Amino acid sequence: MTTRRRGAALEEAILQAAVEELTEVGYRELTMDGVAARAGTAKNVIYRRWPSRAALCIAAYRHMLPSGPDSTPDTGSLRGDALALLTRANDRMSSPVGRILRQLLADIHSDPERMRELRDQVARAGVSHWLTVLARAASRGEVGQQALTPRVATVAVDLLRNEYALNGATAVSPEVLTEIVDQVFVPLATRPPASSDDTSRD
Amino acid sequence: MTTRRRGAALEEAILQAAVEELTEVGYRELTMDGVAARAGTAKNVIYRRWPSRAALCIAAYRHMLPSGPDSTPDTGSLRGDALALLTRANDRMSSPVGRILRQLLADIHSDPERMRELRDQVARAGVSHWLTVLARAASRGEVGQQALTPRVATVAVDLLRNEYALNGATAVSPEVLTEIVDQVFVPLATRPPASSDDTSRD
DNA sequence: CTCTTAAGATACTGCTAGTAGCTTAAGAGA
DNA sequence: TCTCTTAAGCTACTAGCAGTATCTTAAGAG
Repeated sequence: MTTRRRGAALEEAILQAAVEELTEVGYRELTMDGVAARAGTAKNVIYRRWPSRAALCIAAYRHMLPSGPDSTPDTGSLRGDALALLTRANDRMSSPVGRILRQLLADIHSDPERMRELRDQVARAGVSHWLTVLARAASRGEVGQQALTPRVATVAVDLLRNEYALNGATAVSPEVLTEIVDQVFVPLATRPPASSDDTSRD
Repeated sequence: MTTRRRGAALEEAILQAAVEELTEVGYRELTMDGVAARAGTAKNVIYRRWPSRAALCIAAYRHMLPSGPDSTPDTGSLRGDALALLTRANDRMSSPVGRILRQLLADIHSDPERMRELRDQVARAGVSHWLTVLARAASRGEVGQQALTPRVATVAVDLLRNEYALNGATAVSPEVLTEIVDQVFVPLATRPPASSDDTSRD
């Protein structure tokens, strides 16, 4: 073995090895020895770059994320847009990337710093998309002002996330997605402004 | 040390020790040696009763559960009942018992059998209470038929659970609870039956 | 050509789950 | 009261993994 990688090339190889281990065995079963072996290097080389297994895995997770920003769907109806957005969210959460993210979130309670980083990525999972979709529907007269709150905007994704919290790894069925959209999101958004009702508070 | 416990008495002592360790250091930091030491016994005695650390902790979790069934609140208004139910759910989830349950759920992906047992306990976290409350409100004319679905009935608890999935351990504030009730649950339930709207599907 | 840096190899500590085997007390039956 | 079976208690062990330390040697800059 005469060639010896250095710097960025080596770092890239390690991250790539970590990504492969993550997708194959998951976060929990990933070992530093395993990553080192797969990358053709040694553990201490990894520890020179990342302080811990968790840190390495988070870096690898970021490394496997798709890059480009995505567009907001525009199907012409609130229901269509909502279904499109929710389906996209479901696809993400049920992908290997989503699986790994959930494992990371479940395991990183120790480190509140990293915890926050990761959580933000999930928490505002495209809130802006939902607000855009709602605003467009409002301009069409489809929805009223009461729908333009973060709570209502994210209610569908929040419920989807709850499904994953309950089910574990398995993907959520399209039926559940339409149920969430038709029984919760659309009714909430298209609810006519309350006239003789006192549901408005601070 | 002349006295030597046996059978049920010893089992009780071990479970009690495990409960204490769980509440003090949590599931993740609990060690079998720690439990054995606290119970004044040895590890293999524990392993004669439970096959693994996870099994012991689940048994201990069950052992610390409150027993009696609880009543359905009846404040006279849907909003009041919902707030009462949601506050109760929040108290449970933020209690030591809730904290431990979440740790267990996060850590037991390996064992789908035990996974299911535990999950059921969370999943239908008092659905019947919510349906009762909704039925009463319906009989008062406060809500329409569209609200009497499991999805709508559990929407508040589902959103609460989502808060915990995002935040980790910290308790959810009362403000968030009222937000969920006032912006989502009550509007959904009290939504007047759609006249020229096609949001009803199977 | 030399000198600094970091990669590579290996061996180590420390911790924990789970196992093994022996010794001895508990308690039941005679 | 004696005896015999069962299981508690004790101690030592294996195996696996995170993280550390040390030493040798290749890369690459000047």
